[in-house]
Amino acid sequence: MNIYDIAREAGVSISTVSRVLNNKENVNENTRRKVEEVLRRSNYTPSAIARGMVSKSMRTVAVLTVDIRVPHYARTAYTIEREFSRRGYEVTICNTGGELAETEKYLRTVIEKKADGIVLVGSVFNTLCRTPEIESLLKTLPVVLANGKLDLPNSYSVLVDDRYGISLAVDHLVSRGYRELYYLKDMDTVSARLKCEGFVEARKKHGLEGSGKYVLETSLSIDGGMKAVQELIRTKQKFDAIVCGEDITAAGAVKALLRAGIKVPEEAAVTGFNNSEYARICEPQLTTIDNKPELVAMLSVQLLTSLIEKTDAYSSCTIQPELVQGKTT
Amino acid sequence: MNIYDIAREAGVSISTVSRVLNNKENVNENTRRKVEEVLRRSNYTPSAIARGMVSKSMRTVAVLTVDIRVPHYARTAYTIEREFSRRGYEVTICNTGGELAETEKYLRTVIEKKADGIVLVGSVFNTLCRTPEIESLLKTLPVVLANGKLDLPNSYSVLVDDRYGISLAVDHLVSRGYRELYYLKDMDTVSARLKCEGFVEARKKHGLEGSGKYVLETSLSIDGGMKAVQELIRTKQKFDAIVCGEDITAAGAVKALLRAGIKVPEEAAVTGFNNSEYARICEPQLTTIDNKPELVAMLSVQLLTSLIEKTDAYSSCTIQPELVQGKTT
DNA sequence: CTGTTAGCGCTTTCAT
DNA sequence: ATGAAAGCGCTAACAG
Repeated sequence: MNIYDIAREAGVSISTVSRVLNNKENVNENTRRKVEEVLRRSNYTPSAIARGMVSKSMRTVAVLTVDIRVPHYARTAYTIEREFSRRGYEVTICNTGGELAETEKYLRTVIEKKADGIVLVGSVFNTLCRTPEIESLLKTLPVVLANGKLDLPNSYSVLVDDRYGISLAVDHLVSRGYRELYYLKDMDTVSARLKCEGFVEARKKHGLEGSGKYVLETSLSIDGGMKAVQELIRTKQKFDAIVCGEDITAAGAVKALLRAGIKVPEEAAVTGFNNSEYARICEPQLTTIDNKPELVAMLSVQLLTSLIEKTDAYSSCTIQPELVQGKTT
Repeated sequence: MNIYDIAREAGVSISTVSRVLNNKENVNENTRRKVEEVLRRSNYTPSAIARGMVSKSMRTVAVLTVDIRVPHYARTAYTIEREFSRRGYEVTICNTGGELAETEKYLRTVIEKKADGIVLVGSVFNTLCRTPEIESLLKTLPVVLANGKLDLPNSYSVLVDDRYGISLAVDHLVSRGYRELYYLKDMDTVSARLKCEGFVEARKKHGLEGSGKYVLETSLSIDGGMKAVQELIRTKQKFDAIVCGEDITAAGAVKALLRAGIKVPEEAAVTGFNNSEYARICEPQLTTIDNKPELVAMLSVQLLTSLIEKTDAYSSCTIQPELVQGKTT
């Protein structure tokens, strides 16, 4: 069933049906009613593909992310999807695993399908998008990087000040009297690096002694957090606060402390990062940093929409995280 | 830049370019090389829309779910996306919020865009898809319901035996000597109802006294779990085990018990459902039911693929959950 | 092996 | 206010 069938049935031309379909003004009321009547009883659906053929847009945007199962990405992607849906776009999800080959593959198909734009979610894309192939692909359509920066003609960014986020945690701990701070670093993305730098700087700012190795590298998991703290305990390091780059490692840290009989927050404090459900499940509930994924998503959508529809003035921007007080500090 | 440009540049017809593009056999090696050379240096991308115009498929499937932020749905959607990506399909995500109007809206656009198929993730769709409008929409394309059943010509399902899942928890608790079991029911989906029934039946099977109100309704959140247990404590009910329909409420239950000074699992046991990261963050780690979202996703994808490509024999199926022992029982 | 041509189902001028 | 016709970029049938 296509537009010709409707036209024949209603005894008009396809142009008229098209006009009715798209609510154009210049259609006689009687004709309109007649066509609408046929439309109603024939349960015809216009083909978005044929439309896209003409308009060169399928009203679809792609969200490339590392892994939608990570709550932080899920929250971001959720808000992006809902906002775009409101604006009449569909959202395609791509789990790249942070891998170059996958990213490139997804980009190619997304471009073949003439997506209207792309949101890159996660700071991995900062480093991932530096190859000539990827850059030349990205140049072909509007791109917004959620938490990252790209120096490309059509690319804009919504940044989160991760460095500042961690400094909030350090300031907070110091003001509460904690002095022996350690940092649990989990990965090697730009974001993780910035957080770590923020920790080192904030520590210095407060004139805390540089006892040497107060940054512990570990894996991004409950177990990673536990092992790092267990090692700290085993080697009898003096510490009274563990600053973590992620809530999940913080949850592991708390677990290790409690199991070792160390009271939280009396004997040792812990801070997380992301203000996730993980922070609230943790007992005691984690003090954490809210890096506002919903806000990042909203701004990304606004930015990308303005790029796609060439309306408004668009510009990149930066978001300041906030500390959320829990019971672990 | 389109297929005509390439043809002109290479001095051949568009058919030949099309043949090269689609790796057809009957092309002279020299011609092929010549065209490929032009293709390479012109960074031309074939339009998937124009292709879709002919083939009537954009190689896209839609995943309708309630909310991608819920870890269980995220895990399911993740696996679905990865598997379809491997098979050359893109995945559109739709967060319906479990609402009828949104579901219908999404279905309409998905059908307009000629999606090759749909996966419905979540048992809400069991009840949601009973309206004539939705049914007539679903009839137009292949549908797989992950954890649900629909009596429609083109709809198949991958079921999880939730009732059996909860019975595993009850059996386990009883075998460990717990006798005063309560159930925390969180919502009102088919799945939640089945779990609750499973609890009641298993309780009866073990000949536990029907002390009356041992099913507590609460909200699906940490707070919901906490409040229910706090109420139990406040009203001085005798209990030694809390069976929960979700890990998140179980985490709340554990929190409430610990805060009340009740030892877990010595004085009271708790079981969750989903085998999620929440279960592992909980301290002590939750005993929970693994309802295998990855397996559900894999089977759903296989089923839908076979429906779309009309290969293999396709059929609905049911999955048995397993108990995962933690430290709360 | 290669080229010509007819669609695919719409939107959009351009006439009338 | 309405219709005729061109064209979006491709695939596939047919002809050579």
